[in-house]
Amino acid sequence: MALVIYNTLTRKKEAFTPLHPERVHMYVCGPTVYGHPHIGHAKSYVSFDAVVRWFRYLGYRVKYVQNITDVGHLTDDADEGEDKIEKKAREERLDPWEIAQYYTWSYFDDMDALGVLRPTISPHATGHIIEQIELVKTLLEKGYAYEVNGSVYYDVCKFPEYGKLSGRRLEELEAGARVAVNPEKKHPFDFALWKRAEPGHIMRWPSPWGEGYPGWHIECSAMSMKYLGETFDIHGGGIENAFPHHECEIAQSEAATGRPFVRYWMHNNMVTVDGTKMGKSLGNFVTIKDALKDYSPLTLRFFILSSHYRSPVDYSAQALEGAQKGLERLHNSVRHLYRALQKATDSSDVSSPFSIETFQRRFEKEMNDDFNTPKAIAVLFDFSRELNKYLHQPGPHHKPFLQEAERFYQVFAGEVLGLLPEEVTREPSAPIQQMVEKLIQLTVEVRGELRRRKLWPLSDKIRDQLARLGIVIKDRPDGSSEWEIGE
RNA sequence: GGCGCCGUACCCAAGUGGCUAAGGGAGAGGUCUGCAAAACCUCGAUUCGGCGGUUCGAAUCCGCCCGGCGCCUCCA
Repeated sequence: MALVIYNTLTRKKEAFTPLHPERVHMYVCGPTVYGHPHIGHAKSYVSFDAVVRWFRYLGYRVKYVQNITDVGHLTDDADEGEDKIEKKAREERLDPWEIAQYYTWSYFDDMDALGVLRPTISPHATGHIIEQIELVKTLLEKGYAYEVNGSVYYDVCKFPEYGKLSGRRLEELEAGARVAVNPEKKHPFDFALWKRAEPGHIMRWPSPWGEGYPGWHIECSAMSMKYLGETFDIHGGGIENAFPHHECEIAQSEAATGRPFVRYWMHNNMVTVDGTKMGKSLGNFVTIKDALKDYSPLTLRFFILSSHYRSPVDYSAQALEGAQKGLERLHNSVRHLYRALQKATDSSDVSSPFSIETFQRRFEKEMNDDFNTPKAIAVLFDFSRELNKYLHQPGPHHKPFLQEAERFYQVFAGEVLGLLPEEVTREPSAPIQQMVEKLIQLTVEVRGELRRRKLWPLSDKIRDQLARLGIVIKDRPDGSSEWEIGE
């Protein structure tokens, strides 16, 4: 079954065909770097990470561009208010450049922790002022924009398709308008392409219209088209950005080039916390760094991928704890497989107990259906149950089969969903690591001897003490013991 | 006021016209076990917010109602 993607533009699932054979050009709106990333960012970028990984699994070369917004994003509506980064800079008594850099690093740190692969290009808005100015000039030349007092606005009335992505019409928007009208604008929904810098504004650049700075929407058009072409395959982002941000991107880009901008629009849904939307004013704002104090990065990632990217998800202790247990179950199964693999013989007189290919096909089918990660995860669990049953039987186990099972986990749980910890995937360990493992093994063996002599209090003490160090001992029915580093 | 989404077992969450309504957590019973943990087996919604309608057939389509949420203003 071929890959189908839900396209916000057409509001239906469509078969995916790339513009250029075997290549995918994809852009996802990146963060505005004025604060630590929160779990909403986590959902968005983990979701699109799974998308990228799936494209690569399917054999596409993916050019994945994700911007860093470090200028132009204002705090208020109607192109009024302060630049978010300059505001934060004032609060923290740093200059805006330092703020942007600091939170850019914070963002990448958190994404690395969550196993989100880096985009192939991470352009900064401030690094593309020239491209943005050029785009504004084009829009002025073509009559889609007008200049007022050193600012340039997009003239939405000149673009009849404005609203096609979000299903809105200008007349309706006007009727429900709650924004104060900026007197410089011809129409309330005209938006700023370039803003005149007021005295005291730090981030400013010379332009044909005087010193100023770019509007928020223009950066995405300028950078996406620079790196991906005037028409490209996929544009992703949070659903709340469909209007006005993505609508404005379409208006700018298509007006400037006369060509379709994006072929498939993908929007992820929101994260709520205990049932309500996250908001700084509500005091329920959970940063990724906060979440990682309570849960492992993989738990967070598993939690996110356990619901569909287009569904909203509620962050709650109960849900996260459930996710943690579920992920442990999956990891345990992988560990059991590794243990069995070490003991397995090459004897070919035993046959494969079940078809791994069946599970592979199911997994592919689910991911090909608009990246249905919850169902794909369910396939992993079904697979684990079958495998556990087989491993639970006394040996000998079929080594080629176990190797195939290992590959299944590595590819689908590991490479595609990014849910396997290093501990079960890593290459032969470093010398110091090997020594630690031998020390633990020695301790476990001593405890085994104590148990044979029925010295329970002392053997339990060793188990408890190791547990405090994060080393979990599990005794097996035959009297042997295994150990592992806890989650 | 306009646009849109959701309501599936105790919790999370797939399924969107027709095989037994996935999967995970929690729970119950069992196997194993010095205890613990893990693993394995078994059980768990005759039912999908409510009421009507369309249909041979609906959780899935339509209408109304109840409840929750998002966007329309910055937000992943």
